[in-house]
Amino acid sequence: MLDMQEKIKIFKALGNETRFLIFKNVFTGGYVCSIDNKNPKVSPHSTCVSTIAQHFEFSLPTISKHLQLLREAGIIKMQKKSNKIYIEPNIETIRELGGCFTKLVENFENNRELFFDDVILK
Amino acid sequence: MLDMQEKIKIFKALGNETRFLIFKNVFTGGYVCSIDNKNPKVSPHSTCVSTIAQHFEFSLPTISKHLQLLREAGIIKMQKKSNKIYIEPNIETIRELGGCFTKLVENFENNRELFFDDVILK
DNA sequence: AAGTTATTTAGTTAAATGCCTAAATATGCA
DNA sequence: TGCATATTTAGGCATTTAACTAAATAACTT
Repeated sequence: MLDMQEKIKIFKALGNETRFLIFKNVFTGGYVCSIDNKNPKVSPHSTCVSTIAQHFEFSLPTISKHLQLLREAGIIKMQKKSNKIYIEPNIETIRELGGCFTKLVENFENNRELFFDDVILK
Repeated sequence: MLDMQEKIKIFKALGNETRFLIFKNVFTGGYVCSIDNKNPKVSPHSTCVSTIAQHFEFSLPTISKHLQLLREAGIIKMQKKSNKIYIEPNIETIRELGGCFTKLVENFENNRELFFDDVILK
């Protein structure tokens, strides 16, 4: 279960255009790692730092820092293989966060019904 | 439909502890407006700026600024009645955002299945 | 071992954020 | 009209964020 500080960290991470775009592309398979071009059937959801950086005008260290932040927020996973780092979506976190929103909306509707029960009956 | 900039604005708004707490309390009925104490059956989801400010150690202008940001992000609604401003949750925005997460997770699972279809068949 | 590739760390800088106090505005009430 | 209440605006200041370049680290390749 995500606690408040974890949720805030996720929102902070996604509240920046560059990181939001990385998030979007990592989760929808928008990046293809040049290394994986030879063997494209690895995963549509796997890429490496420099491949992501190629999609931006920012320097590599800047993108690297953004990726660290996304990882610390639990949005992506990073796995070192030889001298490259593979980035993958962490679907669990997003599923959980989505569940929080769904639950919030459900509870809200229920509360509203309960609260205005007698008003409706009038 | 929320566009990218609108989503980023929402995440920016919720990526701050004070605003997150306001959001949480506004949506779960955590605030009771002192004015509404006499007539408590107004709504559990309605309050005013100074009531919210009482829950924090920050100054009124600071809370006012946070509320403006939450409103600009479409998270809350503010309605002036006489000389007070009533704050209410904007459930539509949260429902939409929740829907985006749900859809993202669904698409992700579908993609994964599609992509690894032949791998699974082996 | 030396060079190449991939990534991170360190240090600097400009802009944005989040807070404050004081003053302004807007409405209500006597 | 004049005082009280509710909220916002303005201006200032400290901290954080997001970018950069240069240098360091780590692992592969010849």
